[in-house]
Amino acid sequence: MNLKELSQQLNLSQTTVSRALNGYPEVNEITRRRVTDAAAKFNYRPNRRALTLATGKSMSIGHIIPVSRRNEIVNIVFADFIAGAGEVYSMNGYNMTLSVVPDAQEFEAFRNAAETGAVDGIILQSPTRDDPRIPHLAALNIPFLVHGRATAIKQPYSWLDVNNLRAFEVLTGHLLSLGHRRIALINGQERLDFALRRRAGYLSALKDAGVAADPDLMTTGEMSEQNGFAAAQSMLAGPRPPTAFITSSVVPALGVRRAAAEAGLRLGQDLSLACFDDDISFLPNGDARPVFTAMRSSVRDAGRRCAEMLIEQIRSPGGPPLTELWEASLVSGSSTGPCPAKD
Amino acid sequence: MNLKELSQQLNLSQTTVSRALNGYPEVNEITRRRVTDAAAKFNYRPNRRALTLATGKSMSIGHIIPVSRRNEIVNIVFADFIAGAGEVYSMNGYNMTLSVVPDAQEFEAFRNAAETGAVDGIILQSPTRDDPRIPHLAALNIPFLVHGRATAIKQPYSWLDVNNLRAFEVLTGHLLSLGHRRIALINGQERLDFALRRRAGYLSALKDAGVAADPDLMTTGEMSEQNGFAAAQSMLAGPRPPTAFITSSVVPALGVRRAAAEAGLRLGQDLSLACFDDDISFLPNGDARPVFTAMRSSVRDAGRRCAEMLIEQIRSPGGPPLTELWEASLVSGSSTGPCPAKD
DNA sequence: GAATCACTCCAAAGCGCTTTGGATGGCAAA
DNA sequence: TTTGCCATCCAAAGCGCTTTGGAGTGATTC
Repeated sequence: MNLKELSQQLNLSQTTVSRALNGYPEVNEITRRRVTDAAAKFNYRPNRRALTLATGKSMSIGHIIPVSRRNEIVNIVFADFIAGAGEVYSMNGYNMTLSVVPDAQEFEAFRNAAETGAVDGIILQSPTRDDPRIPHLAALNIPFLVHGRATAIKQPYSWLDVNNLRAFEVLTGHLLSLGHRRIALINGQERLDFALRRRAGYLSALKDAGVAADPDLMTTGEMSEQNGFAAAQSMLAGPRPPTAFITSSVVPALGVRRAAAEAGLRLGQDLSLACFDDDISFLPNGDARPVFTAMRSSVRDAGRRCAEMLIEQIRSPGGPPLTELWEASLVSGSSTGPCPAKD
Repeated sequence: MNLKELSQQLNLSQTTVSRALNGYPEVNEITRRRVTDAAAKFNYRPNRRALTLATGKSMSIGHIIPVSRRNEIVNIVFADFIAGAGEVYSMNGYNMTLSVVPDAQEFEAFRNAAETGAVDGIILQSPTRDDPRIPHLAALNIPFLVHGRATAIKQPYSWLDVNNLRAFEVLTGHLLSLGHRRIALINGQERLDFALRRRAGYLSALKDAGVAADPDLMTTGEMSEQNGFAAAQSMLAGPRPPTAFITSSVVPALGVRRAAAEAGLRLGQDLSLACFDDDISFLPNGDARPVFTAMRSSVRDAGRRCAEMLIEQIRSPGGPPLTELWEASLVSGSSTGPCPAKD
């Protein structure tokens, strides 16, 4: 049943029916009642394709996830971020349009999404330091919001980010205050901006404490369990093993825990382990009694807020860029403890 | 730049330009060349909203993920499934429309997606035993495909599933052949069909071996690390602890591993652990040297195939339901070993 | 020379909605 | 009685594309 048929049933014009349904004032309340009743009875729903054509708005937000041959790993936080953002979209009448494209075609995907009018706004994730996608999106003249930041990009744009530098400063400082001096960093891929900021925070804390950074204790790569395991195992087998580890996520922390177990080291006693905790739903770190000492910031909440901010921008275009910096909070678990006495 | 403007630039009708661009034969090759060149030059892309209205197809597939207050956990396999399916969609010109809705509104969301013409097909995940969403979708008269099956639903529908019963029969049989008799099952939520089939497979293997099932060794719940840990910890502390565990995913297996470590048990020696492995990208179990003995089946491949099957159905409507049953394969890791001698 | 045909192209009618710019009628104000 | 003004409704023009049903032009056939 479409608008035309419905209006014929009611002996009214399409105009009046449309207005009645959309709450315009210039329609008699009795008529409106008749219309809404009939709409319910005939189970009428406006055709979305026609609606978006007529209004010029697609009422959907684009998320583009690049997939490459070498980088087959789906971002760990992806699912929870999507769940958070999607929730807000639904509440506001928006859909989420997700495109999975080979990373070589990512630019083209952005162009397409923007210029075919398929989406009203775009969320960009995991920016690199000087992410070329940001100026590209800006040039496309479509509202967009970056989850994270790109340090080297000076032009203003909207973003929401966690204070990663500060978070890793705090975490490193925490371990330093427990007496640790050989603290390893198992970082995410350092082509990504957040990983760079995290390293900067780590280095800054070491420097403040007068501890020289050891390149052998710093590694970077995908945030997988196996990477965490491999990195920890090789460092622990080295000549001067670390007494503490910091990882970029709970997932590689699990790998470090495995390496510790295999080496016969007890966490929180023989070895300390701390991480960043995105509060991923299926890997909860525990509230009352956290497993890992961590800097926590919910990526799901971030998804929600990103969606809100982007919708705000779409609704009132021409406004200034919106930015928000979140502080992560330290949760202390049983995986850290004082540095054991010299062997 | 839209079609009208482009055709004016070329001194051609919209018809001819449209046909030239869409590869229809009734246009001179020289003209076609002129058109495609101009389209490239002016960077013309057909407006997607107009295109979908005119063709009557939305060129997008709906995925609906229900979110409830009590069930806050995003499905572990969600991200990889989406990545697989999305890849195939892009290759075929489809978009993925993702709606995150409170589970109470899920039916309404399906109705809406179908009756507003927002999507051309729908993917349904995690069906329960007699999932009411299946007849509901069938009644909506829109192509849909179920990832998984609903045992109690007899009407034909399209699905792709892993042979979960067989997989858990094999896995349980494997542990039995290693001499284990007290084998614990840490299952997923048994309102979901796949979990029921898995338990059936587990029970069937025990029965074949003449081993009585012990209710104290069977648990069910969310597939989180903490659930795995808690279940294993409590069973290990019981009067007659299991010598082997089977979990529904790698994630709870990580929890069991933690419980084992805390109890001072070495995996593969003091305790055996096997699981189902969805081959999740950030939790790789290892190819050459798997960590966990497991029944493996890639959920990403499943996503790809589900997308292909659904697109096939959309393209040739009226065909018979498509079904596909996959067998998981046993990979043997270092987490299992012969049952230790009686204590 | 007329008829046929293949090849190119086009005007116009949708697709199903929103929105513009009136039209109509009744009633209060002048 | 006339004017003006609400309150209510409607016809028709978009939105930007695809597709239908020709129409025109040469070349070919008889």
